[in-house]
Amino acid sequence: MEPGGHGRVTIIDVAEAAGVSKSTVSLVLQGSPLVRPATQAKVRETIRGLGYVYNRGAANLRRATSNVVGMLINDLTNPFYAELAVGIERVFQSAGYVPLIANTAESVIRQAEVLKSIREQGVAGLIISAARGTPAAAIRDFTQAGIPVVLVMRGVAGARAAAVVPDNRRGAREAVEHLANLGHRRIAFAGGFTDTLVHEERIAGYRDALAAAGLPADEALVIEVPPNRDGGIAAVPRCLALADPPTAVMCFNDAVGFGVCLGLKQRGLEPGRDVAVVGFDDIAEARHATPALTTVAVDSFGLGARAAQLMLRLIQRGEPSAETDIGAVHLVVRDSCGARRQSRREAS
Amino acid sequence: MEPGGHGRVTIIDVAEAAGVSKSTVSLVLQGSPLVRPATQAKVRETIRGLGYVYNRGAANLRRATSNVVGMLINDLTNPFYAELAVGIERVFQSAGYVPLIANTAESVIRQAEVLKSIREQGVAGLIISAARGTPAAAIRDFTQAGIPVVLVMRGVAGARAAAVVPDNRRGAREAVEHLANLGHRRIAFAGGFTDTLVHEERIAGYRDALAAAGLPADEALVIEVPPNRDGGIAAVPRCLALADPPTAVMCFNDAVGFGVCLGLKQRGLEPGRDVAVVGFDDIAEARHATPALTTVAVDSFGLGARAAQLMLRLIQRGEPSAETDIGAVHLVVRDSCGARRQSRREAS
DNA sequence: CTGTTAGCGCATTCAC
DNA sequence: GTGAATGCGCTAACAG
Repeated sequence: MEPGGHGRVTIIDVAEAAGVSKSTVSLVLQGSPLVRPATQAKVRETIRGLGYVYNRGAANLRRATSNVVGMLINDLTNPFYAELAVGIERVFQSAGYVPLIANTAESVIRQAEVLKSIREQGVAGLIISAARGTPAAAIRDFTQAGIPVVLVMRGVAGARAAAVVPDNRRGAREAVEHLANLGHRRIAFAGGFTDTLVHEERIAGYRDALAAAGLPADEALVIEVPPNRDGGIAAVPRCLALADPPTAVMCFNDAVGFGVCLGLKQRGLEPGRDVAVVGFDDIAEARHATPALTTVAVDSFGLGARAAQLMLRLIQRGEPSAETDIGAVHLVVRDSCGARRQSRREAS
Repeated sequence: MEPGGHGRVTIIDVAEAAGVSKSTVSLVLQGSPLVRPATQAKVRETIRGLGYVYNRGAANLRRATSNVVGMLINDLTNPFYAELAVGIERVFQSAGYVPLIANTAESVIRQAEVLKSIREQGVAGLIISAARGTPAAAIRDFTQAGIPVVLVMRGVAGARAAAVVPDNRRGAREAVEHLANLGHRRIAFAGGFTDTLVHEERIAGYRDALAAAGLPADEALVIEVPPNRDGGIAAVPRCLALADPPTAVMCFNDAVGFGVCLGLKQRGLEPGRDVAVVGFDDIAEARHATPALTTVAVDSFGLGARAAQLMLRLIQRGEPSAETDIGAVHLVVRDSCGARRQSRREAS
């Protein structure tokens, strides 16, 4: 009811109005059991009556801790990262932390500015999907100051920080298992440069699944082509030239997958019907071009949530600077090649 | 180089190390011209050497002002609102303000929690794309405390606050002018309930354009049908029944537009070729269904930027609580009916 | 031009 | 259980 004018109502005003001391009010605010219920009720009443609002800035200053965490996203305009952000945010919200979200628009310069600003705000932690080309030094600034950092989705070369990234191996394995369950027995792997970690992981998952399904690992079925559309197109004739051609192709990414679909059509084959095509949803655009393409997508919400949970743990354990602690997130197979082949176990 | 242990380096440490007083350091930090350049350089040097970081929390406490502004978005997962958010954020960033972005996921409960939290952080202002069903009281809390509020994209019934919303009249006018420039002389307006403000605005823009193009305002061309797909379908026979049927239809929204396209096809007419169809991009889904449909879309980046600029003005002028100050944002015509008719001025 | 003094709103020992 | 002092890191007046 009190208009309050412009002189902000403080804890002291509340104390006076309630006829107690400041510290009592402070204890009530923190839900301490050391205050008699009657007093507590009276204090809460006055707080409401006076329209008092807690000043977290002052509290943080005094306690030398903060309830805000920095959260940098390389591109909020990209729905994938927007979802990632929302997944992270939700966890923080319900844990009582306030995320300071910022979009760096894939610019290291913008990112540097924002990092500085974030640092000045005195955040309890930093969770970041880094812009391309981020220097490890940017991260080191934080870890050296004892502020925990979690890298999400994207790693930073040379940075020693916790990271939550997709589990490529598992994603590839599940996709290939899916194909095997549909009855495919000749499954190729197409695309990707053999000297990259990501490719290595995905190939490993592919082999895991073959082994688990009791299928032979025919090296002829691993087609090395560039990880783009043209690579996919080029992979098709090489598959078809084999003595025993594959009935399904696991592609390095959706661009390759799109290429494979195109290549199949050129040969008069229908992707999804004659040959099942699966690809990791890295580009997230090519997939729209071909409904016949099944994709393996990162569960962005889940990844964000995992990252946020890791962050909370780091903050609460007060670890100064986490070692490379990989929290893997598994992928989701978005099917569209469906029940093409008969399931091997019909009535299971 | 100094590890700093865990005892944060403060302005005092800097002062001592540089052999000056705290206030001198403070002045340097604020870029005051009252400090001799030599001293300034020395201070900056020690700041860097000691790895000092400015504590904005303490500063804000002292000055009783803040450089952070609250920014609530009803659905960050929706690309439209994500762009809106980015547009807002960009302006704040470059003005030295830090936006505290939060996603309310269209939940008034979540929103209430976030608003409380935001309020405790002591923001300088609040810019909000409110969740559906937001009570005016939620906004009043802020304005009463002298914190400026800007409503963006979505208004809040009963709230007295600045608002930045699309300029429906101008959007309709530009779309119809576009049609007139393409050579159309019989342009209908289809859909919408006559008792809503939005409809009134769009009809007004339609009439503005007709008048400007010197075309007669034939009331028979205003087709009153419900603002949905079925309404659009129903509008077609009514148009065709006219003595002098229209060659173009301005629709209330894209759902109506989609309906009109369907209706035309049922009659063997090709939308976009035989009859130009334009619709406001309210639903933003129907449009994908018909490439022949030209849409009038809100420029989300621009809208966000306008809203942020208004916010900055309110903060800097220190206005306690702004009246309903509408910052209109114009719309963007996304053409797809193209140069159907001959331009009246061929070589202009 | 630079140093001194006094709080901003709150949390935290300690006594009472 | 409650109250009285003390300072978090910084800025804002003045005094030199």
